Amino acid sequence: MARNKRHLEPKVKKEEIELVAMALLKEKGYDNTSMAEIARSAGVAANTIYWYFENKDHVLIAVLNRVVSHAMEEVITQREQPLRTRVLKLIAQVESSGSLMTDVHARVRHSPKVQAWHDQFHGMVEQLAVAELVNAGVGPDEAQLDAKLLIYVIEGLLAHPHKLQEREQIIDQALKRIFA
Amino acid sequence: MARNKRHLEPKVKKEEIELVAMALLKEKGYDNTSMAEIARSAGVAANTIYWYFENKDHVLIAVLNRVVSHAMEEVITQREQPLRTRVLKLIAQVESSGSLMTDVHARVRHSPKVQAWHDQFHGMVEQLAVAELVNAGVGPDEAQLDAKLLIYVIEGLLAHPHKLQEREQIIDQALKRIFA
DNA sequence: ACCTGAACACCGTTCAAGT
DNA sequence: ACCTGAACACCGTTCAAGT
Repeated sequence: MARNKRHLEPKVKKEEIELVAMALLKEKGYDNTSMAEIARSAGVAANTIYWYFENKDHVLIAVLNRVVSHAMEEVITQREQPLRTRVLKLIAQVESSGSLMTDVHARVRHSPKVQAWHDQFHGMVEQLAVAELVNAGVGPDEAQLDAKLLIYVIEGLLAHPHKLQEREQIIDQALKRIFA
Repeated sequence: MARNKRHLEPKVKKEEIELVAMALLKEKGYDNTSMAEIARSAGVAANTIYWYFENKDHVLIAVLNRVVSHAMEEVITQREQPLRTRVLKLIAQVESSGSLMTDVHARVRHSPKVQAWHDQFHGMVEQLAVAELVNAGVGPDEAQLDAKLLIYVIEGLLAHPHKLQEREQIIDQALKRIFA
């Protein structure tokens, strides 16, 4: 056999795989989503994915890029909101991508590519955070350190389940301490 | 065949498995250490581990308990040191256990037992941190929140590589902001 | 009670072959 | 260029059987 199921959409196939992978990875996480499952959901043979992606981690990275660029769009939308509101919105946003961020941290040790993606992503987020803090009145040299504090607190909130109210309290406390 | 390799030490076997597993998990992480490898290093058949442990996550938990109780002993030793010194020592200590803490976060979603272990551990650490902060002069209601901030910052430092100096700067900044 | 060999289901990945 | 069936090596876990 070896029959192309769809000679119709030649380049949409990759996108389709990414979209399906994104949904599955968000919902069930990296480890609980098999390549076979992604393939089945995309309507291709399991090994077909390997024509488009080097391996499973590269699928992850493609999904991460989608998630991040979508999150960035949302962030831009919120431009005139106060910092507190934006941070909380961002957390809610990232949280909707399930355990993806935890998965990234777990895969960093297995895959240099994921490692590279993570480092670059972290750099970008830090830059944004520094700009935010400077803009809000923190001294430029302190802003660097405070940005890390804020990011780690956000990561902590993402990694551990919290009630909405608790989450707000923690963010408020962090901002209070930074801006005291 | 099915011959006991060692009828000599009947109860030390479990401890031996735990020690071997601890070394391997610290060095190579959860995912990169197979049950077969642990068994081989312990000098038993692969499935023998399942007589002592329900599954791989239970091996993890046994190892975590060893690591934590050892860390606690160290912490007690440092009783009269200033908070800053103790926090830095603690980080260095936990860091020497490799990616174990990241592994815990990754396994939390797969195993309810690991989840339970994590929650209980987090509760204990929070209690300790609150006591530390109150003792250092933070108001009791604020201490609860500040403890979380501090823990998340420490977790962030553990999850991401940092130069020693950078690490100290970040901890100093965190303590500075909390005690301002 | 303690331990084993053999097997099972599953997984990520590869390869030679098809169109 | 794009896709597949079949196979490979590996993994955690189970089971019936041995002492």
